[in-house]
Amino acid sequence: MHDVAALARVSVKTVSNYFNGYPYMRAETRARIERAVDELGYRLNVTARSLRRGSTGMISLIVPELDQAYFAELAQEVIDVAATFGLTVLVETTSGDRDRELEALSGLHRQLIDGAIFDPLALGPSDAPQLGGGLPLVILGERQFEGLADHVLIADEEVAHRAVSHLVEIGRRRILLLGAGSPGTHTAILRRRGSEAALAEAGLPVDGDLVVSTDGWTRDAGAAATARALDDGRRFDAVFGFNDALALGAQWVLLERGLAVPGDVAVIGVDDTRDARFAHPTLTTMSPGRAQIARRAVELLVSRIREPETENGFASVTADFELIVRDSTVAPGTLNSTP
Amino acid sequence: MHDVAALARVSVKTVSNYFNGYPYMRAETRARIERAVDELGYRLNVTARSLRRGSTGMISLIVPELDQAYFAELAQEVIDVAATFGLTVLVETTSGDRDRELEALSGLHRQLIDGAIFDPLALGPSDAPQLGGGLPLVILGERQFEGLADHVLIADEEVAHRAVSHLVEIGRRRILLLGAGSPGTHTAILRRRGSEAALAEAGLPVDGDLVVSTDGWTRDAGAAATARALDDGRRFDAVFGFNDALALGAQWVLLERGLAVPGDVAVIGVDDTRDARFAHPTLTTMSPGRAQIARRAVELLVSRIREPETENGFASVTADFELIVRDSTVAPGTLNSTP
DNA sequence: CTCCTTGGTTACATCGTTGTAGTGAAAGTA
DNA sequence: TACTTTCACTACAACGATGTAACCAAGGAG
Repeated sequence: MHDVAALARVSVKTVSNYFNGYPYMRAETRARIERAVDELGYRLNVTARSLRRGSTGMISLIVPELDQAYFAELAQEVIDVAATFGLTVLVETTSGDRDRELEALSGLHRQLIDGAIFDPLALGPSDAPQLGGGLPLVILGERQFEGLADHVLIADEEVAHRAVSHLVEIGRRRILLLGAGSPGTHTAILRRRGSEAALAEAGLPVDGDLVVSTDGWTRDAGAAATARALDDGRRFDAVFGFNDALALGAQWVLLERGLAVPGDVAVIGVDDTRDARFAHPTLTTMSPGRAQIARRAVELLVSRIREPETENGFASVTADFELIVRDSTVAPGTLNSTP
Repeated sequence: MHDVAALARVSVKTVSNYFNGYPYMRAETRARIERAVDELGYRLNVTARSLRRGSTGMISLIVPELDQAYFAELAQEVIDVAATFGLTVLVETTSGDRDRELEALSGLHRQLIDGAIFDPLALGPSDAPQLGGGLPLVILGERQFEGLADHVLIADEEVAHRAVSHLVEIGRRRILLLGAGSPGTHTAILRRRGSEAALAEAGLPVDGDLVVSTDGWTRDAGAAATARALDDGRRFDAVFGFNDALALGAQWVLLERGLAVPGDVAVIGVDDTRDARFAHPTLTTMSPGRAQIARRAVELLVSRIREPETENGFASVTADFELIVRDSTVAPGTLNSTP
């Protein structure tokens, strides 16, 4: 920067001003600096700027795992949106592990970032005190840390309600709630509550045998739990997978056992991942509006970073969702199967 | 750091030495510093260290897209391995776009990183001059920049050869090479060459009708191209998808059209993504040894960063691969279908 | 008994920016 | 005319670490 200043015959500070869009500058000065920058191929040193400013222009996105399609797709969206704000995204994965979630919030990378977008799996409201101490934070998924961070919410109860209602509308009575039992995850509790509300409204009983827990929310887990349910002789005419991975795992097992989807059993998921569109049959799912979630999360985080203490003015926005009907609940050319 | 030094009654430099494992220090001094650090809850400022040292401790992983399972899984591995070296990974996606690949190498993030692991899609040998000018670089996939960067290679020809040989061994004669035609990608050319070599060795003709190009290497593209091939009335008894996504797309279309897999058509892919294990039927695939690739890539990059100019001593390592036979080529309980 | 080495520590300058305070000049106000 | 305001720019000191050179002790070589 000194060299540029020398070549343009101005002070270093003026060059700095040039890069920071300082308005009061003669056009001629600006032009001289521009020429000098070009000639020397100079680039502003981000590290020095970070040191001086005390902020890095980086944010973390903290998610359980990238090899789950939902998170990979979310990460992509967040990276793109952040770029429009001049922010760089550091993707952290935790495997849903408590220690790794805490580490991501307060560990080594803590001082590398200006804020974080966090999709907690293991951490809950009781961990509030350990929440990154003053780190600007946007929580994804559920209102867990009321009054401590901004939230971008998925309307879990409503999403589940809509999914189950759809199954009821096409005439299903015995719905396997896949993922409902996994204790410790708040999302599971809310989606279960929404599901049961929908059943109740339809005048259907909640059968405890059909509330199934899984070991994680992966295809493997969905497949295994569904296989177990079938082996136990539980009978059902629909599966509500609490995410697409679970639903796809279930569908795989159903087909494997010679059951027809949706003929014998209808299947619905949540997330609208790319995989859902390419399953066989294609998977009906609840789309959570991923692009919207990413955009709102980054926007909230940016304004929190800019104004750290808008005293307790923590915001919550809820993303829109949408039912996307595909072949796993209503086969093409099939009459609506409502009696 | 000044505060720590004051509390421990030593100089700042001694505290710095403590953090950098400087060996000549009295145990008693070390203990005093340790106590002071604990008491003040002090953490070394990474930004200042980066400024002073001229290196950031971050590396880029530059891949086409995260929502392709192969890259998501690779990213996860690279992040984990890098962490064992104390390195932070910045994941960049390019959509296989030329400009974005160049931007990732020499753009804004250039000075944020000490090196990059790069899986090029659009860039080829002719772009060598624009290659990040002195940025330590490890290229993934193919030997494209001989003498300019280290490489971790996938034995594309051998992998393809083995895949096609497997299909031939189970008695297939007319094999659709899915992804072969996409011009511009070197991987495609090598895999095609390996495939054709295997056919030639088996005394089988190469039918141009069965060399099919796709619009990208996604499920969508695989499905579309396969559908087109069927519509054109081309006949084949096996599909070699140049990656798992293509193969799964193909398999989906085949089942959709009422063909049996592997009864009528066997399907094989490359990558051994998680999806391959959960396809219906499960997908036979060539495993490229992802963990090994990640480890070697990070190791090469680290040594390149430590010794920037081991004059032209650029290394190439080739990862091991393995054929993983699943139900899409040999149905369980089926006799080996070789005549 | 001096001269050199090795161990343990320190003072200081420096990495490349940007905030603060301040300097002239030109323009607007009383 | 004198006085404030706005404009365009500058000098200097930080931000928090680390490399360099140098220092003082203690022990070994000559």
